[in-house]
Amino acid sequence: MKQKLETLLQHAVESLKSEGILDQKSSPQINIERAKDTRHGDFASNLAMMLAKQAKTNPRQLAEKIILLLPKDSSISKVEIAGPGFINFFINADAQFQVIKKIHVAGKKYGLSNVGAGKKVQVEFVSANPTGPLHVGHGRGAAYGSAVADLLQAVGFDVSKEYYVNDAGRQMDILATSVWLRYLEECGEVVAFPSNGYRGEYIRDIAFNIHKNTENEYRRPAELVLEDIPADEPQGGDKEVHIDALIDRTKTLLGESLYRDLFQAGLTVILDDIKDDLEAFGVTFQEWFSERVLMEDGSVKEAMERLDKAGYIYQKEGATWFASSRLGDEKDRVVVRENGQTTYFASDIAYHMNKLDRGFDQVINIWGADHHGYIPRVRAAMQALGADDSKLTVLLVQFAILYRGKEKVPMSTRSGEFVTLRQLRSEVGTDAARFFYVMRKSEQHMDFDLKLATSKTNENPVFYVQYAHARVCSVLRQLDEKGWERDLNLGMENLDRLTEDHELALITDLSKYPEILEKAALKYEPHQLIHYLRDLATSFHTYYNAHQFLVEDEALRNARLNLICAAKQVLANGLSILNINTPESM
RNA sequence: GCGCUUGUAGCUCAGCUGGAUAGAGCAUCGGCCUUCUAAGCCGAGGGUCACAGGUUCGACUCCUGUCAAGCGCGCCA
Repeated sequence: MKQKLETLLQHAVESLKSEGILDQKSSPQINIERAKDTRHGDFASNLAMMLAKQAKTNPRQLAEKIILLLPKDSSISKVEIAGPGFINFFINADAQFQVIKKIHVAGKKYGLSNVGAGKKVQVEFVSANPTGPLHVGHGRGAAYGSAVADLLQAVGFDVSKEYYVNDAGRQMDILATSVWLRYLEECGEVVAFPSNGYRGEYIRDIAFNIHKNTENEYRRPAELVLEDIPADEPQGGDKEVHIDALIDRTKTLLGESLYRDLFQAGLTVILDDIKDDLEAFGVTFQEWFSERVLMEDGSVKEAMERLDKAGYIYQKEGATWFASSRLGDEKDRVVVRENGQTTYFASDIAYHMNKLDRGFDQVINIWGADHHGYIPRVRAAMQALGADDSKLTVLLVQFAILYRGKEKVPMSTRSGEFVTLRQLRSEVGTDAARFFYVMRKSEQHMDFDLKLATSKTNENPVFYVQYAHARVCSVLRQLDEKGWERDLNLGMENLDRLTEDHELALITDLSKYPEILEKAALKYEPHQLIHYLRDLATSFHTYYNAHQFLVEDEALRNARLNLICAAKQVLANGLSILNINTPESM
């Protein structure tokens, strides 16, 4: 409909040109929008106001002219000038009713489109370090990322979802060391646990299980472990130095092979847990991409060589630097440390190179907002490698600040003090959690009050939308109990019986769905879909309260049934993109 | 200090590429169940859109500045 109006206005503009009112060269942007107020018709355009200056006339006069030049179209019942010069279009009811048939025919596919034209898009999200269970902060990224990916898929992009697994580096060494120290405790060795180690209960569980399966294979005497280790922070030392020494000691005492087994065992348990958790949350990935593989297959080295060839690498103070400041970053960055180890950033350069080499037209990274300072250096690296960095889009998700009532909840993976995504799911339910996370714009700081979210589950808006769906199902059950059959064709033939304001409003809402979906996808704003679904549910609930559907009049009854079934279909389509259940009864 | 993000009703948030009288949920108050699920509906109150300028037919929206909040500015990941 919108497109049709655009074409009509385009014709009018051409006529204006040939009449010499407008310059031949001008090609105005034609804006059509939904009228907010029904008194303003269904669609409105501000074209006359935009062109008034060019045409050297006032907007209302120009609007009159435009309307005269507008080709006739049977689906438009009235065109009006209003306010400062808006052109308001009134769509006739028959044209509006078509959407009900359209929804019936398209079913699950109603609303899908092909604006993405099959372009290959990769969405990388969550990518939490596999050093512990996901917490509620990761939940927001997971819900947002999968919603964005699924929206893009719905409008015709070829989407691949990916999780980047940081299974290399110091954090993982700290994890392996933490597990080993707990393991030693299982064996009965007395070793003070480092303040910088991972203290979560899950570390003990992992250690317990490994111990059970290995007898005392990994056991080493405590004296050997602690010999000449610099003091930890509580004892007046440096916690970083302390933990690094412990890592080295772990590697030495266990030897490479055992250390690697231990490391791998810890990693596997945690990663499997994360996979389970996400799957239960309705989030799946096509690819789990390993950082370690990138390091071991030479990709990181190759990336560094390419940067070097491009002339962006230099040595300083024993380290290797990437001259990112020449490409917009605020300073240069180390890629190989003095001790010979590559940095996380070096892996990331290789990773982004790899992404583009895989042939994606667009690469979307969903990061926590605390990583925003990281964006310029990644872009710099892509440019230095001769890649087109406009293919990279970074979407930032603000961290959710947790409250319990009025008190802030401390969040730290290291201390083990955090609310896990799993806890949240079991407390508020997966549907509510997803809905809640995506309800807000991603850049918006989010106050997540656990007390509120957990104690008032009935007030959660997700139920409101689901309830609308369940109500339609209930009506259909009632129909059955009354011994009536639904007559689809009779209903379609009598759509003109739908004359109530509530019915027309609901129909208008239904016809908006494809536009909303497209906009939400292209702007990466799933919250727009949520808001739409709430509005649609409101239209339905209002209608439900105002009118009876199961009336004696067969023609009217079936027309109404067709309408509410269309509503049910759209609710289901929208919720399924967000991976939220559509219950038949509540 | 520099950079990114944010500032809209008592609270939590929407507000589409600038458009008509700034919206919703929660909370408060008042109504609606002998008819399809009251997890619902109807109504009321509640606003200097942080502040000050600017751009124009028109600004919550764009620009500049100020104030406030969160985050970032490692040879950590």
